[in-house]
Amino acid sequence: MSKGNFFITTPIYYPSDKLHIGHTYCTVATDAFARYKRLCGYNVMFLTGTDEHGQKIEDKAREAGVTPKQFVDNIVAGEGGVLDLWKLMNISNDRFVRTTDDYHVQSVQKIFKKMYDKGDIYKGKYVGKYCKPCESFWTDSQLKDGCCPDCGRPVVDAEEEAYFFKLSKYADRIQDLLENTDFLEPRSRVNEMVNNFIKPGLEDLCVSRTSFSWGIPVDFDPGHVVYVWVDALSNYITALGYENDRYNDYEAFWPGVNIVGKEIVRFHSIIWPAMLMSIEEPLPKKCFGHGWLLLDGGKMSKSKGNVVDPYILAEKFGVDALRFFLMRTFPFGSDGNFSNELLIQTINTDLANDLGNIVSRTTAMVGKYFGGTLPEGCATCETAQPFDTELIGMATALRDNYEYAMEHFAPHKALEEIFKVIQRANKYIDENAPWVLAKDMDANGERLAHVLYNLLETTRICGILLTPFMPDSCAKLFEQIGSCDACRTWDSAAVWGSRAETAPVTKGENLFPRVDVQKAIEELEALQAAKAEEARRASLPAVEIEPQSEEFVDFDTFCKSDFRVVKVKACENVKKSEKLLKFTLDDGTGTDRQILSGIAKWYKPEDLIGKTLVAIVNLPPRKMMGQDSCGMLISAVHNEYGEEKLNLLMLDDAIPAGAKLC
RNA sequence: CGCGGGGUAGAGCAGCUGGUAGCUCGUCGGGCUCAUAACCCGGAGGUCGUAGGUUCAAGUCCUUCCCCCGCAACCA
Repeated sequence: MSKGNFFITTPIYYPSDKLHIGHTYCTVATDAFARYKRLCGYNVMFLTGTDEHGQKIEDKAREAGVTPKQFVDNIVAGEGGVLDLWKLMNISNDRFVRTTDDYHVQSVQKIFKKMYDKGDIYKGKYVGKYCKPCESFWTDSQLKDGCCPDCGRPVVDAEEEAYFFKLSKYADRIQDLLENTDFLEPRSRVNEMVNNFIKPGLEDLCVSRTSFSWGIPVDFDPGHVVYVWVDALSNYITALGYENDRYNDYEAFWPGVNIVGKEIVRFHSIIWPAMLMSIEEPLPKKCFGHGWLLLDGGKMSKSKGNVVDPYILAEKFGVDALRFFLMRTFPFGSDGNFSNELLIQTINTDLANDLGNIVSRTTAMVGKYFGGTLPEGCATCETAQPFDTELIGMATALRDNYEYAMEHFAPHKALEEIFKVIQRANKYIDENAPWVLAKDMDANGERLAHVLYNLLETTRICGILLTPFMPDSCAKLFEQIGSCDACRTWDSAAVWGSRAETAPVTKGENLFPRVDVQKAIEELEALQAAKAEEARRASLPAVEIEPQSEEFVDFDTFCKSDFRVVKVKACENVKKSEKLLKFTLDDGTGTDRQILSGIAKWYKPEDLIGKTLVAIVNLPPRKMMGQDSCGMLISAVHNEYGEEKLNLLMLDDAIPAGAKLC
């Protein structure tokens, strides 16, 4: 029954921040491949996970005032975290590995020891630049103007004891692997790797550190923790049970396929194979480096503040529409320009106008002309038309074309093939004009039934092949067109006429509603702006106060300031001024005092009448907007999330006007 | 000469091994009414960044130059 085992992975993501559309892109793609393989009849193991160690997470946790484990637990398993996102996106991973899992830690220690025992790991000195205040090591290329990229302070030369992996030992074998096999795809990445890293000579790789502690301890040398790559890359085999008792799938599933982003191709096509060579295990079947989603032609990043939030898009347009868009629009091996307009356009053109509409037209006609059930014998027709054979030919050949594209990691091409058929089907309706046939059912009923049957078959086949991309929507589609379980299979996708002639058809809800472009864009932008603002505020301190003065003021000078309690008799806005309020105050002298104060942003005049405030009364009078201001009202000021806040000092109303403060 | 990617109709993109330049949106005109104002047909619009070369034939191979973008030890 099963065609065999198939293992596919995403990278394990670094949970120092919430995941964004780029991570989603990679995971959705891998999910589509996994579902496709399952559809074909493979026993699939689909692995994803998180890479949770390292200095950055240690630092972030300290900033947040929690332990590193608490920090990653929140981002991975917390609300709106990694697990939630994959659940939302309908990701069908069979396993989720966290590098903080016990079994992974154990296995990594054994792998490290294995490499060490073999003589591939040796102790040496890690030389770099050190920033004392940050307690961080940096490489020359990481420095900004020769200073620490974090705090901007000068760095010093420093060295640290570390273990190194003899990458150079495997350089020849790696070069051969890259150049003479199809291990690494797309092919264009091969040159990049060979020219950039192998030809100049592979440097040995630092694989342990002592300058931070959030990592897997080197068990035979306390003080050292395993530094990223041995830790992270090993996940692909530890999660199968390599060197641990938690799982027992290594024999059955390794080697597999690693889907990765282009920026980490280097690690997956050089370091990872070298590690496997060192521990003498089989190399991965394939490393595919996909492109990036760009924003306005540039890369998206937290620092640019242009990160696209997958939650917003999925909630607004539907998970399947988003999944589909990501796979259909961008050639998988190259970069693509993401935009909201493009997303909506794709949904409208492909899903609403083409696919959704053809299902809608077909099911409506079956209902209208045949009460929802086509007659027996409708699958065959004695008077076959040229367009019949063309449509049937395309639909029947579709599965093989699709398979070819999928096997070459070109989901965008697979989807293109499907939509060619769907477009042909829309044309087929026009060619046959079923509404004309329906005018004389006695003469044309048989022909009409056949036309509709052909349409149902076409959509059935397309539905099967779309399932890996849009699982939920395709299930609904099958319900509407009366496609039983047996005719949703991979095998049936290549057999025209699999559908039972009299299976019931129901016109259901619109599968993919059209999106109002203008409206949606406006709403999206508002939502994204709100989220960005929220994020900006969250990154600022809740309360910020001005530092205290370090200068002393002598007592006599202080005593010269005459602070008095005043009562607000009248208060109004100053014409043409946005900031000023004009106060008429009772200062206890019997003569009204007028003060202007720039606090209109915080107070409405009518709210202040009758209040008991504090003013300094012996400041020299000053003209503001042409009016005299005699003194100054006293307020307390501070910053809240970067925004200036002001509160007038208000006293107990029992205190009489004119009372002196001292 | 650090490495890599890219410069193709108004916009956004396809075009592996060379042989009449395609797709989506937009635009103009026509058709249809089963359908989610959708669907179908047709038109206009490109000297395929530049300058050379190879070839019977180049967007597609080679070379020059110009412009944009990414990468350079942990951002998919």
